[in-house]
Amino acid sequence: MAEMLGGQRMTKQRRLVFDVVKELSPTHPTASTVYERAKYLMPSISLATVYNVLETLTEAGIITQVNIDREASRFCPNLHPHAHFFCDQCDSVFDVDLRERADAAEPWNLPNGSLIEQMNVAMRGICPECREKNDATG
Amino acid sequence: MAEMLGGQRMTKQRRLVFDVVKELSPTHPTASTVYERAKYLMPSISLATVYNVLETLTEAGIITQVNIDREASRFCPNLHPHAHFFCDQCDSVFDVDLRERADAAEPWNLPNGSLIEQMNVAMRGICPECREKNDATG
DNA sequence: GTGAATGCAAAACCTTTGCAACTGG
DNA sequence: CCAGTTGCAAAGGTTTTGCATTCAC
Repeated sequence: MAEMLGGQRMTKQRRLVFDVVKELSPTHPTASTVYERAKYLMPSISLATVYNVLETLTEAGIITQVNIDREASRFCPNLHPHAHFFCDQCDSVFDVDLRERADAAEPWNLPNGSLIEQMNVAMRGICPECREKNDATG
Repeated sequence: MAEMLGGQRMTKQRRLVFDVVKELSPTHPTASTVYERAKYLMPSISLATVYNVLETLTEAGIITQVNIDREASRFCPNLHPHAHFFCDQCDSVFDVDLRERADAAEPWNLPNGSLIEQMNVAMRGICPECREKNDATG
């Protein structure tokens, strides 16, 4: 990971925050969730440092910051092009992969000459697990 | 518009905020931009009311709340399915329409059985105008 | 050793809330 | 009339910032 930081210092805190994001990646943790877990492992770490490190890692392209509506940002170490699906019922977040050879911009009628540098796709709805649960109960 | 509010009261403030959002729609105004303009037209209006009304209108489906990263929400009266393009250079926001008969979810490999209720697509990059400017100067 | 990174607390920012006063139907 | 809406001010949650201290290189 050191080399991925592009010359910046490798501190205990940076390694720790990165490890925690990886460990918690299935839940797409927020900064404060990362902080809780990091603090358990390193009681002296501060919330500001967690924010700083998350920003550093995001800028280095090692993790991705995921925003949905105005909720707290979540962080994920999945670097493949992917979208996020938020289940309104169980509040969990899933990665949604781009299909093979698909172009995320294809359905959109972009003005000629625009240069897309980043694309952010988030969906809200009900996940398969919750729908099954609903069918069983309802 | 009264009927679109579904039985709720039509107040001066609601009409005003809606008119301002429509007036400023090319710029995709934030709540505080709407507030500034609304306050100019009705000095007694409060920021909380602007927020309340924007929420009411959003819930009524008359306007859409647009979120990009952690920036302040923007509001737009365009009800067609569309995405947003944010130019990193001139900071403006453009609507991007869905192509005829296109499906925004098509490029994405959604797990079987998910039910999408809402989809949010935002792009960042350089708009055609800025690219032209850059080519001329650079 | 020295500049970069940390920890702390305070501030910034956008947004929501509680409540008394007002008003639209 | 009176429930729904407003205006105000205060609080909320997330994120950023300033600065003295510590640490990686």
